[in-house]
Order: sequence, then C-alpha cells, then structure tokens
Amino acid sequence: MSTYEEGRSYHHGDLRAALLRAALELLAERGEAGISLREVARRAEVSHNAPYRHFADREALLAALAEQGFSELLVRMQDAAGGLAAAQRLAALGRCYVAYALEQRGLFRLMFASALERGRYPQLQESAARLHGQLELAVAALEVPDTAIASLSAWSLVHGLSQLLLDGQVPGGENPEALIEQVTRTFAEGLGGRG
Amino acid sequence: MSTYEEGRSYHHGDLRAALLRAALELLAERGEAGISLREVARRAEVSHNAPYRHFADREALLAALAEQGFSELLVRMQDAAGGLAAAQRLAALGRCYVAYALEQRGLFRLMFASALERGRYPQLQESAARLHGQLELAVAALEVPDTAIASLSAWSLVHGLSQLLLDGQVPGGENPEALIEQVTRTFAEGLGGRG
DNA sequence: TGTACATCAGTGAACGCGCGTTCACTGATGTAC
DNA sequence: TGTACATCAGTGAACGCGCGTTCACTGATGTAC
Repeated sequence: MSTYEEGRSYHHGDLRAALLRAALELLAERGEAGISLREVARRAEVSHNAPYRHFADREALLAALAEQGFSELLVRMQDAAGGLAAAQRLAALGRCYVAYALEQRGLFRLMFASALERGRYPQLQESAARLHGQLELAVAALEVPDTAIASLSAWSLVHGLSQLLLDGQVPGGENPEALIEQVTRTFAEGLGGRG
Repeated sequence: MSTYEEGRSYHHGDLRAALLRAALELLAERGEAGISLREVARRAEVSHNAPYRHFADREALLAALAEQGFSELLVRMQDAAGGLAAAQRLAALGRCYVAYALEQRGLFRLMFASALERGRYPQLQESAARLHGQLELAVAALEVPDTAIASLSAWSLVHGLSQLLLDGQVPGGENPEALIEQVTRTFAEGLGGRG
C-alpha cells in the first residue's frame, strides 16, 4: 500500500513489502536459485540497488521470505485446528501443513533450506520454533506416553510427505488429497490408540 | 583408476569418475549451488571444458551424482536389512536411511531437489523407484491392511526426520541416534501391532 | 505560515567476478592393412 | 613389425551474461524554529 499515487512518487511508500511480493513471485516461478536482487528490483519497478535500503543483502531477503512463510503457515494451522477435539486436531494440522507445502512449493523449500544460517536470523528461528510448539501442544492433548517423540514423529511424517510429494516421488501424487487424508489419519489414530 | 601413470598422461584414464568425485566433494563443502563445472574441472586438475566430453552440461553432472546417491543408498539398505526378521527389517531400513542423509548431507539434498527434471533422467527416476520398492517390500512382509499407504507413511516418516535433522529443526538433533531409534521403532511397532 | 536544514529513500554509473558454453586446435590411442 | 589414418579426449582463448556490491549523487519528506 503506497501512501501516494501508485508509482508516481519518488518515494515508493512500501517498497519493502513490494520487494517481498516480487521475490515470492519469483520464488514460485524459478525457485530459490532464480532469485536475484536485481530481478526482484526489476519486478518491483525500482532501480537495481534500491533493495539495499531494506535488506542488507540477498540472504537477508531470503530469510525475510522464509520467516513470512513460517508465520503464515502458523496462522493457517491455528485456523484449521481451532475448536476441534484433540483427536481430530492433529490430523487437521497435518492436512494444513501438507496443503501449504503444495500450494507454496518454492517458499516451502526455502523455509527448510539450511543454506540460511539460522543463527544469523533469530526471527526466522523463532517462527520455526513456534510452529513446532503448536504441533507439540496438539500431541500433548492426546496424552501419549512420550510427547517429545510423538510430536517429532508427527512433524517428520507430514514434513516427509510434503517433500516427497513436492519432489514427485509419490506415485499417484498428482491427486494427493486422499493420500494425505489416509496417511495423517492413520498416524493420528495410531498415536491415540496407544495413548 | 588410471591405466597410465597418475597425472602424467595426456589422457586422464577415468576422468568421468574423477569429476564425479570432485563434484561430490564440492557438494559436501558448498552445497548444490556451489557446484560449477569450472570448479569441478579445476579440482580434477583438468581444463575447464574437459568435462563436456563426459557430461552434456552442468545439470547432467548433477543428475549423475544424484543417481549415484540413490544407488549407493539402496546397496546400504540392502546390507542393513539382510537376514533380519520382517519386524526388525523396517526399523533397520529407517535407521540406515536417516544415517545416510546425515552422512551425505549435500548429496541427500540434491537427490531430492526437484530442480532436476526427472523426465530428462530416466536412470535417476529408476533408482529412486527401486528405493521406494525396497521399502514397500519390507512393509508388505508385515502384512498390514494397506501396504501402499503404510509404506508411503514409512518413507515419509524417515524422510521427514532426515530433512528436519539436516535443517537443524530438531532440538537435541546434535545427537540424533536415540531420536532416530525411538521414532523408527515406535513407528514400526505401531504398524505391526495393527497388522 | 514560512523557511532552513537534516534525514530518508531512491537513482545511475561502474567495478570485478565467475560462470556456461563455443570454437578451433592438438596430442594420444587404436586399428586396418 | 611398420605405417597411415580415423577417432577420441584433452587444451586454451574467447564470447557474452547477469550478478552482488560500492560509490557519489539527488529528489522527497519531516521538523525545529
């Protein structure tokens, strides 16, 4: 949102957001390797070094994108799980997670690309931790013997399924809804049944 | 192995293998983005365009690396599972899978980087399919109700755990042996118990 | 309300770099006779 | 066993490219007085 007429003023208004938008678009089209500061600037219709006013360097832009991804996924998961009974909540979270991965393929990959040194971006690390926390809470409500292991397993399962689907490793992965449903439900039931 | 004195002759002897070795080393050091044909050639002590005798382009080299990775992982899994009873076989495969990911971080990432268009590299696709097939066999031996879903779940679980560990998303992931053990065993038992 | 000035957010030119790829080449090898 | 020749597997120079980043700059904005 610009506080001035779109594209008329010397000052952009909200270039930071525009750059992130452009980068997200580029990410979807070409993947992480396809993101260059110059191309992002081009798409935001701004000179090639204007981005340096808002991001220290290319990596900082990527980190901001990833952080945004974690935050949005967290919100979606909260919405998806809200009001459900403990037994159904975990499955709903899983469905939401995988759906997000498939919808935001490039972003999802970036979020889990360790090329970003986590120590350098505390906000990014914190967003990821909050996501994990939410899963852990849902698992804890099931009263399984070992919450830590169970939630790590849950996360691993949905994360792995997401990655394999993204990579086209799953036969029948073109229509994944049923697969996702069965995998997540079977798992949640398996946990609950032993709790 | 050169058929001539090492580095003495004009013809290298086995440049293809030497290039793959150099690329693997580079992959471990810098990740996929850090692999350039020129640097690979440099490390193999050969002129910067000698690689074109053996690989059509940069992507073909990456595909060959990934294919090699799948093949080696398959062999290791066969070794790890050989002779075990059905109940223990799946857990052994899982442990082997995660261990390989952690040992060959860069290669493992590359193997599952969809940037490689699978249609263009049938050998690569076939290697990955063989891996999946092996997991499916191990699951089938457990006589669970739905082998396809169960083996997809198994693969998802170990794959996701591998990725999360690689990305440093798991608290306590610096010493992952116990985690791996618990996650894979719990899962295998859960499947078996319902079979 | 008007003016001087600090600060902010852009611009445009320029740098040096490593890359993928192409080209014409040459030395080494293997083989037919 | 010797020789002519095709083929193979390298070399070295050159191309054009887009990139990240730095620099000195300028126009727009906000604020103290």
